[in-house]
Amino acid sequence: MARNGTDGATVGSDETLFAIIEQLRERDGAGVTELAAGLGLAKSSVHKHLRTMVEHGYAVNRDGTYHVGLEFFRAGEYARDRYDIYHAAKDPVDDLAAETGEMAWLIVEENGRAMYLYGSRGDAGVSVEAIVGTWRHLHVNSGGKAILAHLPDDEVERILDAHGLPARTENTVTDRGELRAELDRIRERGYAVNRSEDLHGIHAIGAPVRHDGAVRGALAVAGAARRLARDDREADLAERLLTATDDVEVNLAYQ
Amino acid sequence: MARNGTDGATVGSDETLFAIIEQLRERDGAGVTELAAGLGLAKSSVHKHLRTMVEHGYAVNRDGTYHVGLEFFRAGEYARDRYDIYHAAKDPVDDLAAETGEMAWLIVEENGRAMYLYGSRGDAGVSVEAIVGTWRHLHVNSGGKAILAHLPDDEVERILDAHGLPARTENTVTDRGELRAELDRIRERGYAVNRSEDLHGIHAIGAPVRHDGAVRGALAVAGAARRLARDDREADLAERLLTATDDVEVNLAYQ
DNA sequence: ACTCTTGTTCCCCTACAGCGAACGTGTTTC
DNA sequence: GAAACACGTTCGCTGTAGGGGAACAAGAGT
Repeated sequence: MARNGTDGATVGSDETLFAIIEQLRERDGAGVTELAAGLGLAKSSVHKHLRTMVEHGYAVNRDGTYHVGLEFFRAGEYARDRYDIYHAAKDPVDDLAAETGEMAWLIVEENGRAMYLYGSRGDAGVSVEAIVGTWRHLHVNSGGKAILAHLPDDEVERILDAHGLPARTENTVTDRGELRAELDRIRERGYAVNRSEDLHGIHAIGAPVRHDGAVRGALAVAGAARRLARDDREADLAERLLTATDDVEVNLAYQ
Repeated sequence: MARNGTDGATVGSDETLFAIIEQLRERDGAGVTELAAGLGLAKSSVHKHLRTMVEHGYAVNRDGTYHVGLEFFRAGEYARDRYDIYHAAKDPVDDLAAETGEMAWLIVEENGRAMYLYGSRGDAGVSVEAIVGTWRHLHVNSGGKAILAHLPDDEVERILDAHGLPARTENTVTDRGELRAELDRIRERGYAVNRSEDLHGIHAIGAPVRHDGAVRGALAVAGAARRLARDDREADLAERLLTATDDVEVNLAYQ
């Protein structure tokens, strides 16, 4: 039915569903014909999926175009709230952003990828909203590297096997040996550094949040390379960052 | 395959998928066996769905138990951000909560139901997070009634046909004629009132946000019945509420 | 060492997901 | 203003893959 060849054992209809969602997002809403053409499916098949989704709130038909529905928002809020580190880190991240005047982030790992769970920015601005809720490879940002550095070795290997080390900029670490060496340095130093490895002109430092001997996520401070590159600035930010992660760990300990 | 009898034309596998998500949420994470038993499906079927979901980030396997995945958070953030009223109303809602010291809400309608898109609370507190991202019937809260009052008559009828007028408390309006009369009053008065119709001891007032001649959502102020019941308080809150909706409408007009 | 319970894999079978065509409705075009 | 078009929706048919059951592996508890 679906075009999956040797996936192991997955449900093709589910994959079609996910593909429709993806298309709805990419096209910012679309009609049945457009979706069917884009996915190489029959109009009737797409229609049946959409009807099912609408019935459950996962899609809406607004003025003749289908859109991603707010049931996803409901499920998404639940998925985020499930992380107690989110509740423990919210205030510390806000404080960190206010103190430093830079952007501050909470990052967690799931299925070997990094997700920005929460963000705050000293001088307001909407740019935070564009990042929260997006995936990254763990190796391209400071928070992700901080997490990797404190994950069991075999899990790190599994993650690298599954997702590889694709480059985002010319500074991205793309070599396993190099990455492993850097993870050692991160463990010694206590925090990770990102020098334009994800986005040009953006530097960041990130530190892990640990609880019960396992990494639960990471906090990061990010800002313009020009400002963060100075050594004394890095030391100051690192100091404040580690204080913030301490706060989160305390919050986690006391629920 | 799925047990849907006379649904019209929906995809059974999709419904199974949604049912699994629902179960994962209700049980706060679960194993294959538990899910299969709860849904009356074979373990192998549930497993196949879960594998597909994990592959796409819609589920995670943490320590042997499956959970709702953060891909839902990604899609949910997108679904929320799609509403420009969200961006237009965020600050006004915060201001409204700060000014009044009560809880302030942004509510939108989708598929005939009300969704709390954003909330703010004067004196902090996490209670807001439990409400944001949840559905309500339109007739049980002030924001929903304000929306209903400004929807075309035929659409109101369709919504009532589809969702009915179930009671949440003994104060809920459950009669169509009564509701229609109240919608008239709301249009005259400019705002809607909720007197413990959704939750005992909680009163609220809500006003519509309109743009291009159509309702785009509603703001509401809610608080303890004891405080809000006084007539002078209602007048004061209504004044501030309507100022806030004006602000949102201005923000919408200027993008 | 034994049992019990779990997640996972394998394979068969038939229900249904996907298709194509037909239908209805609204919009554009000349 | 009617004809051509494009769209969403509905309707049966058909072959494939979704679901079931059993077997397997891997821990956990006794």
